[in-house]
Amino acid sequence: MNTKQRIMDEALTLFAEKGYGNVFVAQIAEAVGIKAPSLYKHYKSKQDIFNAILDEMKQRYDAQAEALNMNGNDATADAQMFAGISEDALVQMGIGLFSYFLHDEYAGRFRKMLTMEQFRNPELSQLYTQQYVDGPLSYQAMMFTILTGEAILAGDDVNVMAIQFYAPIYMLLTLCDRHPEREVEALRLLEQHIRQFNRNYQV
Amino acid sequence: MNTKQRIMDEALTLFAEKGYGNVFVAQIAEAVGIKAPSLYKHYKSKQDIFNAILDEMKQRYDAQAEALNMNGNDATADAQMFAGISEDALVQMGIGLFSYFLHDEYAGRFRKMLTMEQFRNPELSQLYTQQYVDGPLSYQAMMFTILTGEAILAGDDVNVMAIQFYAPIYMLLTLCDRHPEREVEALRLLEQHIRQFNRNYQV
DNA sequence: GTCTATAAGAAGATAGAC
DNA sequence: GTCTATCTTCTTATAGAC
Repeated sequence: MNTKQRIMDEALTLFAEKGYGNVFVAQIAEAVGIKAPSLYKHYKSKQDIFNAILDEMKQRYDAQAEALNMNGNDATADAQMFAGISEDALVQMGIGLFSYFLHDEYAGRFRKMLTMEQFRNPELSQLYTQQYVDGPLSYQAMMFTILTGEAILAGDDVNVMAIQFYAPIYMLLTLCDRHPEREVEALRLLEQHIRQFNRNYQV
Repeated sequence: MNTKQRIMDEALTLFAEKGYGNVFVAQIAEAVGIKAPSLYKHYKSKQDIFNAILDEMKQRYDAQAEALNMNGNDATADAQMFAGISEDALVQMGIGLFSYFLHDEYAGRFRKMLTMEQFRNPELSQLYTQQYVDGPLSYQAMMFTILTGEAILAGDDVNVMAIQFYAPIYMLLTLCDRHPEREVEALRLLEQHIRQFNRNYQV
């Protein structure tokens, strides 16, 4: 495997565990199996490694956003996807979102890193908010626009529906980032939440 | 003012801005108006300052938890407090919780610091979860136990009600920690959420 | 309790051989 | 591309005068 890629990968793992400032280039090098000075043949500084991780994550996010129409540009394009959705399908979609966020190897490490670094500069704040708040909310709002439009659910304000649907997912996700052992409990509560949500907005 | 106290205060401000590892004792000293070595007459190490902040915050939390019966021990003690609650009062309580969390000087700085340090060790994870997830959830569950018991609201599962009520507050709070300029928007959405929540659980 | 001077060590980064 | 050796700077902490 490409050494440049492996450096990024091991660095992300370490940054996610300890935070950027508490990781030393020697540790990254050791994880890769080389000595610290060798890193500088691939990246010009420690910050450069961090930036590379950021760039890759932005690329992945954009690719995913495009695939899911999370930009809201082409909101009704996949109306069919939600058109005939049942309570069970809604549960599956919420749990799927949660599980993807929680278990995707790269995404999970990146989220923890960003959680720790989010206050360091405005770009990181923006990125966090886009990926874990505004992005999901606008996607959910789009979904509820379709579901209420098709009279599958009944609600006046799709933005309120979106936050009521998504905020518990978000909170349980960040809970499990701290306490992976509470995943079962979180999943149970999440399912109950979504079933209740569905009842709350029944037509 | 007590120098020992001022060191703790300035250190918390800096830790909340940059994270523990990115703050140097010389910066803390400068903020206090003394030289770095003088700090060591008050605290034996940088970590010792951090621990003192933690201890103070735990004390404050315990005092507040006792005042609000957030332990769930004496759940029905202040039933009267919620007994005749109206929609507007529920809005006030949600917004009050949000605003208190957001604007309390000490609490706000402490939350940001804990957000950055939460993965560093299990004690900090526990503390974060207790203060911002389990504590508020158990308090809200107690409240909804009373409100459903008195038939002011209708719901089968107080834990689901608690997470549906509180998770949006939590998410908007962490959003405003990153983007204080979005407070107005957050407050508007929060109010709409609570009014909708009230309708969802109307008797 | 605060200062100056300084020890002791850690950490990022470079030089140059292989 | 990787290594050893090393530079430079930063950072925590101590010593000891005032």
